[in-house]
Amino acid sequence: MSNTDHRPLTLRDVSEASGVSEMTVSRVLRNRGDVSDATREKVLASAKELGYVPNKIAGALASSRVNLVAVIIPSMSNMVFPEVMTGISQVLEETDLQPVVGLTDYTREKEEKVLYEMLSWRPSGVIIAGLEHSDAAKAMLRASGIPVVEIMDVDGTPVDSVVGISHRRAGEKMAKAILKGGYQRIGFMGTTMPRDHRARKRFEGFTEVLAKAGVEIAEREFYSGGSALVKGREMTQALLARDPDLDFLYYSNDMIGAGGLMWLLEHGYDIPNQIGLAGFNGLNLLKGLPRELATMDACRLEIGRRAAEIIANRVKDDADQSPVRIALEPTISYGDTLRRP
Amino acid sequence: MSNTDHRPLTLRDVSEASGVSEMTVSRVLRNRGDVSDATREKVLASAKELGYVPNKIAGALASSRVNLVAVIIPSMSNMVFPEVMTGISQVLEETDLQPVVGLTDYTREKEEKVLYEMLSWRPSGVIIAGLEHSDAAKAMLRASGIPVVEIMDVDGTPVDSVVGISHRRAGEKMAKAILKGGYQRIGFMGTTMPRDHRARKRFEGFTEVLAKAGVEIAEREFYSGGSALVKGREMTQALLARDPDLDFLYYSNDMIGAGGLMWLLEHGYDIPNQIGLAGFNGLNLLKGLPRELATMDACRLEIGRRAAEIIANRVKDDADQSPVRIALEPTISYGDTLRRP
DNA sequence: GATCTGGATGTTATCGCGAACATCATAACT
DNA sequence: AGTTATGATGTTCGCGATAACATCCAGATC
Repeated sequence: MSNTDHRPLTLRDVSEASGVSEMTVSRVLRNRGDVSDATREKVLASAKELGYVPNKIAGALASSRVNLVAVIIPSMSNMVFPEVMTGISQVLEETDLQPVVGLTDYTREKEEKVLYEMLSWRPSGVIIAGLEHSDAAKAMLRASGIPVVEIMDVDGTPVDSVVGISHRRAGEKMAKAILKGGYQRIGFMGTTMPRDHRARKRFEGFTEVLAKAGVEIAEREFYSGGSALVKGREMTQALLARDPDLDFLYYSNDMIGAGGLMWLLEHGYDIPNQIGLAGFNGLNLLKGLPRELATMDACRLEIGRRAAEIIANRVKDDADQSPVRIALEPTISYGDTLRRP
Repeated sequence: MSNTDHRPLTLRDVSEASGVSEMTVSRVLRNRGDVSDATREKVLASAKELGYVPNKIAGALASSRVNLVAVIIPSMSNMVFPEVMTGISQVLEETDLQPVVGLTDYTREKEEKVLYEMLSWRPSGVIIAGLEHSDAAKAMLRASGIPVVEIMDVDGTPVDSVVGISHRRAGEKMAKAILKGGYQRIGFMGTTMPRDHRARKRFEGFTEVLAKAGVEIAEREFYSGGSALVKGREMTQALLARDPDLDFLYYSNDMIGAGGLMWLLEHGYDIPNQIGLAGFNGLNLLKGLPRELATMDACRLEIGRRAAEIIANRVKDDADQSPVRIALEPTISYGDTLRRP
């Protein structure tokens, strides 16, 4: 039953235990080729008894097939990527592919390192967040010769395929909705964005639409680190202290938006009339707040699913290898904090 | 610069490009053995120019060394495991080990499948959540011959090493604090717990202490799925409708606790005097609510760190391989919702 | 009965790399 | 000068599996 001496088990052990060749054992364990029922059962019994687990390293080397898909994302602790992962998993679960996650912590250096590390395992495909990568990273992606899908953002030039939303457009759309709601004096709060390209693009789209309507951002505030809920409170208070006449607050994510919302409610603001709010991301987590925050869905689940589908399709033998570009449409949700036109 | 024909690059390509043997290239790329500075630079230049990425599959097979640590956890989307992962990453980052995550979705079948899949890559160690596994899974873990650390929970018999808190004790501790606070009529809300062994253990410890003090849980309510914040509201309302005289509500996690807290505040309850609340987990995410929820820290970061340290130590050549058992002490945090004694 | 067919099995070569050992020069001793 | 260290490199073999081909045998076909 158990492997008492400490030599690792190999196909040979199973083959000896069941009295057939290694090749036949291999065929049984992979369900490939013709094997009689009798031998199959004999082999499976031996394998189970020994507790044999095939060595994919050797298998992958011999077959040059690896059922791994590298997924490279900034972080798992900010609500947005777990949902993307869910989408990816949902789709890959129906194939024999398996996602393997690498985290970049929002830095290019780490992205490069992680990518190198993952490519050295020769995965069948890469799903990677964002369109901004170091030249070296782009070169690696191209040289790898495997399908690459860049996700989240479509505003830029992909290496290969891309699935996402236009964050620029998301910002524009929210700006239009706010203007239509009749708001005029707008404050913005978000992360300091040296590396958050998507937040920057939203901000650019946002300000541009306002500018066209002759409106300028009246006040702004940035943060990094700490509890987003607390930061949302603090920044909201600071902003309103500086300019009590603000009638709208646009937050670059839902968590700080929620913090702001709570602060405003505690201080008796009339929402959405005296002041309106909106965030970004459509965090399901926050359903259940006293008021529902206006937000914009970033199509996270769908992005994950589509990206995985592209990889899954391309891995097939006779597949069309041409790049795909999918731009999903972010949808606005007015909630209780944004006056409808 | 780029690999135009479609043959994958190997050490041989780099060796030919730089005019040295494959072995020397290998040594350069791994920083092992003596290589003259001149050759080193020559090799690195060629490798970079070709865009060569070493094949770890072949490397691992040849050296029977794999720098991967399998981390098997139920889910990434419930706040508790991301922080454990952070702890693991922090520690492994200082070694050459790399975590690879597999998700079980709280089912034994999937756990078994994921474990099999991961072991087939011959990782250097396994970190796996919980002490409850199928017999087959336990057998695999034992037969693997690699260090195994079971995490989160210490109430049970580990396969090898274990790092966690006693959830039973966590429940007991909270019960004592509640009793000392003078609460008498206690309601409980949590997940339906067919598979949530840790929540069950907390509940058992909790009720036992109450029982000794002659107190019984007055009302209880269970949920599964959906937005935890909303569920917390709904269950709280339901519970208080059934028994308006409850003076304490114990929630099996902070999210439903936060939902309950908001509902109570909106309905004008006097907290913590008319009614007290407590959750479980010490979610940093929730800092910034109108009141700070009483909770108990599950030492998630520390658990991750300790588990990773055990693996990292054991991987060393001459390491002590004896099992380790670390029981961390959960600490109570009274917040604003639990009367102090 | 001879030939053919195809299912069931075995044999050999190879995947790309690293461990272990071998080789060769140069420097450092006695 | 002769021996010994040490650094820098190369050679051989094997890791554990799979691809591709080879073999064998029972039944079908003529």
